[in-house]
Amino acid sequence: MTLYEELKWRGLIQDISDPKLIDKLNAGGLTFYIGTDPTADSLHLGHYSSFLITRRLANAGHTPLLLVGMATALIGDPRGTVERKLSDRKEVERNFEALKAQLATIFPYEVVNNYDWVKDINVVEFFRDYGKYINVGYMLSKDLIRRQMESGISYAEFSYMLIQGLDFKYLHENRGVDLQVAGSDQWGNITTGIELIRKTTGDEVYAFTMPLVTDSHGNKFGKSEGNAVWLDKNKTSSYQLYQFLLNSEDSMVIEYLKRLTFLTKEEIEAIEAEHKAAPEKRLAQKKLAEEILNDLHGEGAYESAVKISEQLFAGNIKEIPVQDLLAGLKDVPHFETAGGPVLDVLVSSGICSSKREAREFLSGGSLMLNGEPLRTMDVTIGPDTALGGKYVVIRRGKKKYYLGELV
RNA sequence: GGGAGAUUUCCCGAGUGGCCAAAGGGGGCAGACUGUAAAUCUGUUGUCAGUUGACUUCGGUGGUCCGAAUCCACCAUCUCCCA
Repeated sequence: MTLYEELKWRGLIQDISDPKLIDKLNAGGLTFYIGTDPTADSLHLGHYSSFLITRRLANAGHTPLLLVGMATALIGDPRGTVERKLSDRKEVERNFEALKAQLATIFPYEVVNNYDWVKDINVVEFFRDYGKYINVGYMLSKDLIRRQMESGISYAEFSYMLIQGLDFKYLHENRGVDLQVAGSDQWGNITTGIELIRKTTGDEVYAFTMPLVTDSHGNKFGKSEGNAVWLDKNKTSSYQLYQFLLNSEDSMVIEYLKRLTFLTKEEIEAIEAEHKAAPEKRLAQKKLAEEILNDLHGEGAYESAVKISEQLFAGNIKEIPVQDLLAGLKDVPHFETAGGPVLDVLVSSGICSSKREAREFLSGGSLMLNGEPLRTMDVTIGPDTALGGKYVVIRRGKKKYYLGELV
């Protein structure tokens, strides 16, 4: 299998700027870049899925550059819905440092920052060297721009694609970059760069985009309870990541294995066969979780996440020695409480958003206290109800656990 | 610069003086069924209050009125049309 064939098989090719790129990919030796904006202090699972391409291409003899774009983050990319609010400068700087450090641990390649070359461009130069080459009609025809026009788009966000095009040009001229890789939502921005380079230098550069990873409804992959699944284990614990992956849909999990792991075609096909035969065993989900947890959180993270899950889902919380329980629950959300009526504890711990909701859960039988159903509100949390006189384990719904410590 | 229109609860979107905490859909959360899956069905989704009660909310500020999301004034933002 050639590199291109493999990428295709893994579902990593959405659009390709020119068929000539196929041979170049297979030949190796390209310098390419993939970018993101520092809009948060950690990458999430969606980033992981696209940035993995750096390792795949590096293994095939290409050289990756990672662009973390402070300049673009300060402007804001059009979402196609409503205008973003401007990000705070200090925060963008902090995010940049955080992402740079995080990337170093997962994708060990050089990180570049477009602020370094964008910050000194003055307005006149900007319009003469870049603005002159991009036709407004062309910009207006981009899907995201068109959609955002309906609710209003500022000149700043409208210009975002110019900065991104400028980045490609800069990296091409100064770092020998001939290829840009990105998620399919970036297609418009990328082709702008290709145009710009062709018009200003006559050079031919390439790009391909990868489909976004989604669930079976087409929703972006990597959201759990409305929050992103972060790569930083302080933001998303091994246990949470494991739970997220274990719950992958049957109909999508094979696709995820292809995209998110380095398992070979043969290995994945073997897993697929077993998975189809007995989906309830969740072999594919477990394998997916194992691969990703070991890669992101280090060896051992998978085993410990499995152990915690087994303990919790066995449900016999009271029989587990307190020490083991604490070790097992170190990854679930914690809270401290002075004790008191359950209703108050539920709200102050953030398990329920209001007393109203707490009553709702109570009457619906959705809550478990130390492994036992909690059905009435006249329970008081205190040393008597706590395990070992100190800890309470509360479960909300089928699988959300919280550990409380009496203080 | 001039004119017309819009701004509603997480999102979309009804609501033009009391019967509005505000229709409907989406999403979220929870329950049933399952395999900690999908699909389906049910409940719930401003806050507080052990029922019917109270309080806060409909871009912002200030008015009119017994009473306003609904009327008036000014401000802000966006859309469209003319220049």
